[in-house]
Amino acid sequence: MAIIQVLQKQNHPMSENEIRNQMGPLYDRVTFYRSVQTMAEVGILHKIVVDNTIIKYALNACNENECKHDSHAHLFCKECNQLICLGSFTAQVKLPNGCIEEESELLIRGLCNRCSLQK
Amino acid sequence: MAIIQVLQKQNHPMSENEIRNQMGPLYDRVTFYRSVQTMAEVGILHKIVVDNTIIKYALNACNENECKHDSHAHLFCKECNQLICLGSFTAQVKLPNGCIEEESELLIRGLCNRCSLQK
DNA sequence: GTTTATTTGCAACATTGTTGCATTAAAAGA
DNA sequence: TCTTTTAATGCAACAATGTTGCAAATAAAC
Repeated sequence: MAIIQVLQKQNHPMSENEIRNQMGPLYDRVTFYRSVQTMAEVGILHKIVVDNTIIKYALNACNENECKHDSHAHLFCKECNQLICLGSFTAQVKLPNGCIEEESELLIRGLCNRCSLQK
Repeated sequence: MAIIQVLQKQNHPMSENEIRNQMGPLYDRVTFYRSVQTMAEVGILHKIVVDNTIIKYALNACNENECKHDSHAHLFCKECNQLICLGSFTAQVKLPNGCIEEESELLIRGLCNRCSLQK
């Protein structure tokens, strides 16, 4: 519950640390991992792996772009480390013969509008 | 050197474990991390993060699809855990105003041709 | 061949993620 | 409402992943 409330309040994907800082003493690491796992299975939220050290969690259908799992794009700002959901996308790639596509995700690295102005 | 040789021999992206198994007693974990980091900086190889627990390393320009960093796609087979380089791709997404794209990567999850036949 | 710089490998540590188990809280049944 | 059953919580302990310091070994420069 507390995890969902934090994510709703901030309204953008957050890392474990960011969530912990918001939760204060309520936070327990084991409970956190177990909760996000079941919530991901049930479809309440999903995990976005930017990098093996940068992992963000986002509520499904969290914003105007309908942030849900299965084939949508994210922009990761290298400057402020924020992750922005870009909604669905279309991509053109040729898969080798016989290969089957199930889901896909697109990660764009760059700068968010705030950080690009500061340069 | 040994890392490069293993990657050349297998000719597909490999995880740290897979590389270690090929290297035998030559392998040292610290040396491994330091080597892949400098080789990634110099542009000899790059790292593909499928998942926070699944990380593969691939030589740049490793196969017929010219596997190099900066904007190319990979197919991850859920069955055999192999990662296949798909080369470059084009994607259509609308970035919010002012955002700047620097690199992008597309990860497709599904089945490789061998595994899809076995179903 | 000596000096200098770089690479290596070990120990120790930090972080991330998982498992077992006893306690607590919640849901169901009487 | 009180008891029984089930599920969720939090702690300890562990495993895996990644990093840092430092001394020994190797390579490069003089």
